[in-house]
Amino acid sequence: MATDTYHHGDLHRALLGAVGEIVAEKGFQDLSLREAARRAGVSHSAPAHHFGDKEGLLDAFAIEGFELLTARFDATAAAVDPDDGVDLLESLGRAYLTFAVEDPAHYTVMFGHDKTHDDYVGSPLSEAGDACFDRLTQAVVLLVRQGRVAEADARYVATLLWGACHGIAALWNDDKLPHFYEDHTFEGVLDGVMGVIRGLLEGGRA
Amino acid sequence: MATDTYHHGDLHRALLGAVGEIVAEKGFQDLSLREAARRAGVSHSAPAHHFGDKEGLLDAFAIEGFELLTARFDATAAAVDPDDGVDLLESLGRAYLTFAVEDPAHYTVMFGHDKTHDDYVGSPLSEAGDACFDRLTQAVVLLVRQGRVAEADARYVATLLWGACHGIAALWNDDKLPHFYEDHTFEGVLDGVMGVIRGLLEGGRA
DNA sequence: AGTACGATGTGGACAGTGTCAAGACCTGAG
DNA sequence: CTCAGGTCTTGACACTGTCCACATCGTACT
Repeated sequence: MATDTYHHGDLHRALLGAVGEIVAEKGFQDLSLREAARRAGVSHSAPAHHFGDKEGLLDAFAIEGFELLTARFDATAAAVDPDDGVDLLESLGRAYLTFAVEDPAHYTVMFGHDKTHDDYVGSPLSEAGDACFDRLTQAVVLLVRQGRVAEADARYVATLLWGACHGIAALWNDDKLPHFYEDHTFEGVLDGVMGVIRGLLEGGRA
Repeated sequence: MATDTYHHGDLHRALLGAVGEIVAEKGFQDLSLREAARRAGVSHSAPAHHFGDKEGLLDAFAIEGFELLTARFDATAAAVDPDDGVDLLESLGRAYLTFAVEDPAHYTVMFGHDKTHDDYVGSPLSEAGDACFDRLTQAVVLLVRQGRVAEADARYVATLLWGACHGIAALWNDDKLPHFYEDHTFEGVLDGVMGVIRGLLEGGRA
C-alpha cells in the first residue's frame, strides 16, 4: 500500500497521466519533466528513477499510445466481415483517424517525436509501432487475395494508405488543412475521404 | 558593407543558415537560439532583434521552406503538359516528396513545428503554406475538368493526395516505414507509389 | 527475529536555455 | 554636425535536464 507520505504507489502511471495533461494543454514541445513531477506531487528528480530520461518518458507515452491504437484496431476488426478487405481497410482507416483526432496528445507524441532515435530499431517503441502497422498490412494482404490489388503493388498500397491516414491526421491536428473545410466537422471530412478511397479501391473512378 | 567587428551585415540570412545546419545535425527539437547565435559569430541575444522570439526564428525558417517548395512546384509545372491533370499531379507529388527527402531540415520545421500556433490564421506562415497548397488545388481542378474526378469530391481528392504525400514523407524521414523497404532507395518507393496512384486515377484498379 | 539490499523518492548542485532590460555602437537623414 | 533609430553586447533572472549523495521504504534471506 505504501505510506501516505513518502512512496507514491503508482508514480509510473501518474507521470504518464501528467504528460497527457501537459501535452494536451501546451503541446509536447514545452513539456518539462519538472512540471510533470510537480503535477504528480513528487520531487523534481523522481521521474528519472522510472523513465531514466526525458526521452524515456516520452517514449513510454508514445508506446502507451501505440497500444491504445492497436487495441482500437483489434476492436474494430472484430466487428467487421473478416473476408472483405475493403470494409476492413475502411474501418481501420476510420479508427486511425478518429484516434488521432480524439487523442491528439498521444498521437503527436507518437509521431511528432524525435527524428532518427539513435537505437530506434529493435526498441520497444519500434516494436509497438510495428505491431500497429501489421494490422494494416494484413488488411492489404486480404485485398491481394481478393484480386483487388496486384501482389507486386501490395507494399506500395499499404504505404499509400498508411501515409494518407497519417498525413490527413497530422495536417488536421496542425490546422494546416485549407480553410474551405471550416464548415466541416471532422466526421464530414472523414466520410468524404473514405468515400473517395472506397471508390478508388473498388475499381471505379473517384 | 558594415564594419568588420560590430555589425554583421547579413545576420538575418546567417541565422537562417545556422538553423538549417543545426536542425540537420541534431533535429529541431534541440535547436537553441544561443547556439545559432554562436555559429553566426554573434552575441546570444542578437537574434531577438531580427526574429523577436525562438518561435519567430522557426517561423521564418518554415516560411523559407514553403517558398523553396513553391518554387519547385512552379518549376515542375512549367515542364509538363499543362492540360494533363494526372501528369501534373504526379510531377507535383514527386516534387513534394523529393523536397521532403532532400531537405528534411526545412521540411520537419515546416510541419513538425508547433501545433495550433495562437494567431496562426492570417500569419505570413499560413499564407506561405496556403500558396503551396494552391498549386495542388489547381491540379485537382484540372482533373475535374477532365472528368476524372467528380466536382463534389474535388476537395476530398485534394486532401487525400496532399495527405498521402505528407504522410509518406513524414514516415520516411522518421524511419517509421516498415523494415521491408530496407532494400529500396527512396526513388524506388516513390516510383512504386506513384504507379499505384496513377493506376487509381486513370480508372483501373491498383 | 533482524539485517542487508534494491527500489523508490528527496535535496542540492551545475551547466545550459529563453527572455528581458540597459547600454554601446554604427549608419544615415536632417 | 547632430541626433534618431536600427543593430549588437552585456548582464541578469527564472527555468530546465541531468547528475550526485543521501533518506526512506518494502522485502527476501539468514
